[in-house]
Amino acid sequence: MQAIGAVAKRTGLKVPTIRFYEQEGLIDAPGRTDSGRRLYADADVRRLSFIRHARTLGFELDDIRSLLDLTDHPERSCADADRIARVHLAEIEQRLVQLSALKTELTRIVKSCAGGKAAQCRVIEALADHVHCEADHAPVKPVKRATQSRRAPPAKRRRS
Amino acid sequence: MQAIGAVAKRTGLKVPTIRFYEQEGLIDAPGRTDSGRRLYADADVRRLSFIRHARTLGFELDDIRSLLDLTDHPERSCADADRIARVHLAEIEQRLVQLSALKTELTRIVKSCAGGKAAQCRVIEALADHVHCEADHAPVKPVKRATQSRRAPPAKRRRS
DNA sequence: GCTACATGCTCTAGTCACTAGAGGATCAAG
DNA sequence: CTTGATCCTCTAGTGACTAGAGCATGTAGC
Repeated sequence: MQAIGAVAKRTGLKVPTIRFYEQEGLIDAPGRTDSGRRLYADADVRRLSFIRHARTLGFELDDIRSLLDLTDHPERSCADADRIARVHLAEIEQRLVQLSALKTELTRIVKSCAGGKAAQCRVIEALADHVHCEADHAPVKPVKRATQSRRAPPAKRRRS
Repeated sequence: MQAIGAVAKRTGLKVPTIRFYEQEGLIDAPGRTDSGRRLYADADVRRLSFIRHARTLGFELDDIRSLLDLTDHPERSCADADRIARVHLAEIEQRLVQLSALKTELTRIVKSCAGGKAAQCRVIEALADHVHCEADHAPVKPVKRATQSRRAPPAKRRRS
């Protein structure tokens, strides 16, 4: 039995995230100490690791819910799990194609900048005229973020 | 001068999105008819198209704000625009690498499913044991969604 | 002029998967 | 006994919209 902080360290999740998953019903409410602190068993840790790994792979919580449902009922067919994974893979592949197209256009745009004033800026011009690109970059699906991106803190709004 | 619906059609944006951009200060509040309907000039349409294109390329609204600021001040150096585009390009490239890794692992996982019961399901097993993958897929940055993904409507929550 | 129906308006709340912070209680070590 | 880490609950914020309520206005055909 371990406290939430220890579980966070073992799973790589953050403490509030674990509480959030409990609130979302992805894990059962764990037992508590007399003073009300959560106590987790190894099975809970495994379940949380499962969730974490699936999130790292970009699965949505709803998908993970279904996947967890299957692990709870091992006698069921795994067709659902397979379907979920295949759909997700297809989405990733589509997204890769779109991102490649984006990269191509953005590379072209960036290369064209020779410095100077904004009035002659090719970057801005290219952004303004969609005409220049051959409609090769379609609007793109939102992508489920994965766990723990510990990069730039949210930039404060700057106004002109 | 055109109504918001016509502008939506010309730019490919949705009507509420245009109002949202106005609220966010990305475009000036347009003139109104006597009855209070918005009326847009061609310059507004160009500005909205600029925003749309930049969003399609995955720029965040804050970046777009800076870019628009430059178009409003053509005498300034375009270094900012160049920097923003380069940073964004780097992010896209990083994301591509990560997505490729994800695709690799997910492909491996999906291929291993031979049907049958969940108890033996390789998909679920692979999801449970991060050990199987060589930590080749790092957690991934959230990705700015692009405009107008007209795919699956928000699935209603299903609980087991 | 009348009737539909489309289009417009404002305002509020919901989405997703967390994250941040307030304000307080409890725990372990020295 | 004090200090500092950890824990608790609760609320609100993030980004970029989207959905819906409830109402006003515009337009086309009769």
